[in-house]
Amino acid sequence: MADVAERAGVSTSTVSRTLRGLTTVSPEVRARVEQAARELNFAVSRQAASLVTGKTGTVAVLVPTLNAWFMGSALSSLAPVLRTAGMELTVYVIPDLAERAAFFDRLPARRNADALLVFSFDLTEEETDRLDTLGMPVIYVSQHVDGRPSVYVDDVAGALHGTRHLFNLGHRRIAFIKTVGASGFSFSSNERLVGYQQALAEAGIPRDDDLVAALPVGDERATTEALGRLLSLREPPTAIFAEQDEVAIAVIRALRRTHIDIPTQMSVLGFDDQPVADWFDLSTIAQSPSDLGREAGRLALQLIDGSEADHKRHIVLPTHLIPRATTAPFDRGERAADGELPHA
Amino acid sequence: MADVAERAGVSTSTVSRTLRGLTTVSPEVRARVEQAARELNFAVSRQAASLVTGKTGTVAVLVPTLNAWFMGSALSSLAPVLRTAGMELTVYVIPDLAERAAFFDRLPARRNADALLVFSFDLTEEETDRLDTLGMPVIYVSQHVDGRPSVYVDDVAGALHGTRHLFNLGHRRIAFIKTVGASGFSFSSNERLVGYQQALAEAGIPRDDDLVAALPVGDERATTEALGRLLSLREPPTAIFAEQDEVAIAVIRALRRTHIDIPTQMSVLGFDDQPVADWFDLSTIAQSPSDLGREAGRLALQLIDGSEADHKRHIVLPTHLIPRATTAPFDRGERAADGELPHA
DNA sequence: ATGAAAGCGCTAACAG
DNA sequence: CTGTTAGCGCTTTCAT
Repeated sequence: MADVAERAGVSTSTVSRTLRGLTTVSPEVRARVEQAARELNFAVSRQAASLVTGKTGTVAVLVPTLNAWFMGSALSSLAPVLRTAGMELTVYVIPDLAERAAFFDRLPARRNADALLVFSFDLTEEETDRLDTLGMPVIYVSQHVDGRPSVYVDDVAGALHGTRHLFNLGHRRIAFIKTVGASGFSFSSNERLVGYQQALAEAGIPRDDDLVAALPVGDERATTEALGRLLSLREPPTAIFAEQDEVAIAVIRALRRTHIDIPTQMSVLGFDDQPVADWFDLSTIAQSPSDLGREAGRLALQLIDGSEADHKRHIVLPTHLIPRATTAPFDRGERAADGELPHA
Repeated sequence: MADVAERAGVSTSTVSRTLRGLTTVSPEVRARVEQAARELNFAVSRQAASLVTGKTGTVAVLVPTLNAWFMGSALSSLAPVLRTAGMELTVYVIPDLAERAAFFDRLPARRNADALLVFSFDLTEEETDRLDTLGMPVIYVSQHVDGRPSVYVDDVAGALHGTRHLFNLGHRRIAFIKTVGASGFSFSSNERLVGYQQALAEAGIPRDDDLVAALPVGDERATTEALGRLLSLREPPTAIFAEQDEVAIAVIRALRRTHIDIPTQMSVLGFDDQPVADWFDLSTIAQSPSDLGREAGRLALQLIDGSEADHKRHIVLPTHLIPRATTAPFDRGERAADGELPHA
């Protein structure tokens, strides 16, 4: 900066003022300084600036992985929001429990960011308490945490609507497949189960835990076994609501292998509306991680600016049922041949 | 840090030395300092440290999007490499030309990172020259740039092997679908086309530009049209090599709609081996973005450490043919009925 | 509207 | 092994 000052024939203070866009610089001087800065390829060091301002000019995000549709979409829409505000984005990827412990032990984000966005982690009370000591706004994304700013999708309502859709199609035996993950993502899964149960309750269908299966995502074998359990029940389900599109697709593939036709013999409903849902013509509950990322970014910027009013704000985003080809009316007539009464 | 020093009854220098893990601290003092630091929830400010060391402790990556299998996988494996080395990761997302221009104009990474990884961008000479002025190692990932460190997949060989596979199955009319993107990704696409052409050349098949189509990714309509063009040729292809799995899947869906059977009437080959390739039982050329990310991270760390030897290193990663259900031998017998001679 | 000077929190010699 | 001292590059009073 000293170089620029010299070249422009002014003091470093003036250079600083110019480069920060303060209005207290005469147009003539401003031009000279900008010229000099350009010629010298000068860029202000955030490090040095933040040392005195106390602001780092960066927002940190804590994510379990980047290798997932949800995270990719959310961050892709978060990034431009931050960039527009002149903020940088630093990413902490916490794939397993060891890394997680290390992060919460050291809290490396401390003093190195102006705000932290925590994505999709199912945090313990202890962990949220620890984040409270960070000395910066912490926004919880894709989960709600009481008393802290959160941005999330209304998973309960989504699952409720999905289950209603199946009910409205005539299904009475509706299975739900939830996922269990080593690290994190389980929050939404639980909420969705709640929505499913609410829908059954309002329809007056008694709860049957045999119809609820839990699976690790991406475990083909476990999917097949869970499906086997459902298909060997005394009264097997006529519809399966999978709590994630990826699981729904695994189910579809397994059913196809057994030549159980979808949707005439089994309806399948997913949750997410990833691009692949369309490719498989999968009926699903759509959520928008892009909107989530965008809103989370905006909220973060607000909190950094210190609008204390929003310190406990919860932003809840909607879901939408996308009916495609894997859900269909349940035709009770089919079973009449087996001795059951139609419409029983 | 002064607080910690006072509480531990030592100087700030000693605190600094302790926290950086230097061995020149007596165990007794070290314990006291660590205790004090823990009690005060103290974390060193990277900002202040970097001001004097000249190292920022962060690696920057420049990516066109985060919303893509390739980027997600690459960054997910890059992140732990950096974290192990105590480095942070900052991400610049450049989705369009305006952002791109802004980035190269201002080069915000300057002085705010120790190295820059440039992913998948098809850069102009001017842009690479500009990056040379950054004053930090710049590693090109998923593309090679002469004279600069690069990490990429051998796209030419991958496409060569894929095309050979189709040739070996008896296909002689092999179409290639490349993608055109507004921003970036086209580099690999071009290389893959080269591999395809090499394979044809070595097989003695004359080049036929009618068999090469170009598409924007994700444009269903364009896919259908391109397919229509191929299917209405005087001698239509018997196999289609799509330069990305996503395009291959779009082709498969379009063919299914027309009831053209895969693979008996048309073989389809993809490139990438995304998870969805397995779901569609798509034969494809596998590449590993995870390996790419990992290697790129390692190289970055080496260059930061100043092993000048590697300043022009190129790391080329292999691809593998994954034969699945969408490629099959071309049965010329089928055409005999149309008057063609078998094995003609 | 501009400049001089005083730090921000830390590390890197240099002494001891 | 530890403390003292002098900045790193910037922003921010406070003068002018």
